[in-house]
Formats: sequence, C-alpha cells, structure tokens
Amino acid sequence: MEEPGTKSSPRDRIVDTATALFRKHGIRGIGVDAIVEAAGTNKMTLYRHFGSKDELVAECIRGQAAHADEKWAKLACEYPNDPVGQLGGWIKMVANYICTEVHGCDLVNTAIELHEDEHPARAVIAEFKTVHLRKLAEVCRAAGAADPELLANTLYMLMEGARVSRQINGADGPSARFMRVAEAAVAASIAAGVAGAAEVG
Amino acid sequence: MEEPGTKSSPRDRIVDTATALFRKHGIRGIGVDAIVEAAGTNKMTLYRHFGSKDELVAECIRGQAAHADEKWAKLACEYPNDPVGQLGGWIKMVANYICTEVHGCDLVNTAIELHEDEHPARAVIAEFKTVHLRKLAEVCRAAGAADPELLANTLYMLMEGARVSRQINGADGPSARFMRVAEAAVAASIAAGVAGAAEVG
DNA sequence: CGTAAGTGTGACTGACCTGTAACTATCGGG
DNA sequence: CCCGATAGTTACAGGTCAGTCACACTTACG
Repeated sequence: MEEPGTKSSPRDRIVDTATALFRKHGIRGIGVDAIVEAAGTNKMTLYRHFGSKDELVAECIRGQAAHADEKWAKLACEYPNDPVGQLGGWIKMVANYICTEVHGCDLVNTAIELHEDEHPARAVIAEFKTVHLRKLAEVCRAAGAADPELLANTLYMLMEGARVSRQINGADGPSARFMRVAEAAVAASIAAGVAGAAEVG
Repeated sequence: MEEPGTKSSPRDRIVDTATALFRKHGIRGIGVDAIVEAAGTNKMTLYRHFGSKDELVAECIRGQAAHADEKWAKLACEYPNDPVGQLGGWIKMVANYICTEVHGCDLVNTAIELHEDEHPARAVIAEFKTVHLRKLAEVCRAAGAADPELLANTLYMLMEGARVSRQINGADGPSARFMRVAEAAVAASIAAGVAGAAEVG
C-alpha cells in the first residue's frame, strides 16, 4: 500500500519501537506513552491499530516469530538436501544468537514475564516453539539420527539452557560450550544411527 | 528471641507471603499493598524491615538460595564419599523440580524479569548460580569425568533448558527427557574418564 | 508503674499506568 | 472541491504504584 523505504508507516514504527523497548525494559517496564513518543506518533494511533497494549505485545511477538521463521527457511536453502549440514548450520546460528543477542530469546523472556495464562502472546509463543521443535526433530530424522526425537529434545534443552545461562553466568559461563556439546551430541547420535542401520541392513 | 511455631513474626510472614506472590504474579505483577494485606500486616512494618520493595525482593531471593543450599547439603549427606551417586541424586532432584515446580526456577525467572542491572537481587542470583555451577563441576571431577567442567556445563545447560522448556512446551516437551539425557551424559563422560585414566596408567 | 520497642492504622503524596473522548489536520481519489 | 480515511493534539478519567507520615496500640521487662 505504501513504498517502504521512503517513510515507514506509524503502525510499523510502533511495532519496531515497541519491540526494542520491550526488549530493553521488559513488557511491564515500559508504558504506551513512552512507546508512542519514541515512535514519533501518538496514543490514539496506537489504539486504533492495536486494541490494547496486550495485543501490541502479541503483534511484536508475531513479528519476531516471523523473523525467526525466515532464518530457518534460509538455513534450508543454504544446505539443500543436506540435513546434517542443516543441523550444523542450526547450531552455528544458535551459537551466534548467544553471542549477539545477549539478553536471551525474546519469546522465552516474554513468556516468563507474562504470568497471565490468557495473554494473547502466550499462544503465539507456544505455537512457535512447538513448531520449532518439530522442525528440528524432522531434520534430525533426515540426518539419520538413532533417536531423532531424543536428539531434537537434547539440542532444544541445550539451546534454551545456553541462552538463559548467557544472561546469568555471562559469556564465559556454560553457554561458551554450547557449540561443542551440541555438535558432539549430533555426531554421537548419527554415528549410533549409522551403526543401527548397518546392523539391520 | 521468639519461639518459632507459636506465632511467626511479621517479618517472616512478609518474606514468605511475598515469595509466594512474586512466584504467582511476578515481581512487577504484585504491589506491596497486596503483599502486606496477604501477610496480615501493614506497609509501615514492611518498610521498617526492608527499606524498599527491591530489598524485599532480594531478601526473598536470598531465602530461596538458602533453601537450595540446604538441599544441596542434604545431597552430599545422602551419598557420602560417593560422587557418582551424588550426580545421580542431583539429576533426580532436578527432575523432581521439573515435575513439581512447573513455573520454573524462581531465581532465573526473577533475573529475566528484572531488567535493571543494579537491582540488589541480581547479585544474589549471579552469586548463587556461579557457586552452584562450581559445586557441580567439583562433583563431576570427583566422579572421574573425562572433562569435569565440560560435563558440569552440559548438565547445567540441560537443567536450565529443561526448566524453561517445561513452562513453554509443557510436561510432554523436551523436559520429559531431561533425566535420560543427563544420565547418558554422565555415563559417557565417566566411561571416557576411566578409559583415559587406563591409557595413562 | 514506667518506659521503650515493635507493631498497626489510615490518610496522604506524587508519579505513573491504560484507555477514552472530542476535536483538528492532512492528503489522495472521485 | 469535497469525502473519507488516517493521523495528530489536548485533555482527562479511573486506577495503581511505591513510599511517607503522625499517631495509637500492644507487649514485655525492670
């Protein structure tokens, strides 16, 4: 409807600004007044586009999830028909997140901060994380892991643990070993899978 | 100064009540008015004992950390001179936490919710988690792990990841496999340690 | 009895919060 | 040139927040 690049719409500015401010101060740590002021707009525009602050939060989360989906799709393109390479790429991507996004996963942080069960953002978060885990398991299966679901669960726990630990124990904490541990888990599972297949075959 | 059991002091009631309410609603989700009302006391008593809400938060965290230290000490008593047994006990303890404390680790949740770097609770949390990790590494070393620090970091990431995942992916998510994965990691590391020692010896 | 420490009470401040209302300004398409 | 949609302005409602104050009460101890 509008050329992007010339001048972003108030709606987009609100979402982008809110995402950044929520990340920095937490959901409850920033008010809508501060958001609209930083976005260079006003409160009425915010409430016309999003019915409530909670809906704005959900929209921000949706944007983050979409961005993560893109990253995942790019990974599949980079390693076509190479699930083992995809697993390695995923590990590298997560390791990169740990180094650059020091504050952890926004979806996890939001889920932990929001204690209301009926919050619209919760469903978005749960859906995304479930799909992420399923995709990971599929890649593990394609890579020939002995127990693909077990490997996916292991990698998932390591990822979440590393990103949480990065915030508390710092860069030199356990998260520094994430890549090494994850790669070892993948190698062991694939080796066992090959051995198992050989036994059968 | 006062017999415990007859009637708890207002101070203790405030800490216990605040801990429970913070857990249920989050730090920013509950006000001091609600805390003192639930504790059967008043705001002035709270502010006479703790200079601010932030200090009360830090005191609650200190209490939780002390409780966790007790659990750890009990573990050492249950498996005297048996570091391998202690590792198994630790895994079982964490697995039990995952099942019973569905909302995750209060220290982690608080650290994620509090975005102010200078918050008095942050130092308490970082200190406790660092000590926990060091203790874990010492037990791994005593148990004869090939790379004790690596094993400790692995177990730590699995623990944090499992407890976070429990909140988002539910009981049937990756956290259901925590015990199995953790025990396998311990077994593999100890086996490699024994093999390495045999090579040397 | 006297005193002192700890505790309870309710009113209060000033700031901040989400959300609404009424009105005005801009701008593109018919 | 007007219409309708989008956006901006100002003001405010109705709450909640942390934190303070003066004052009264209970309890224990000498």
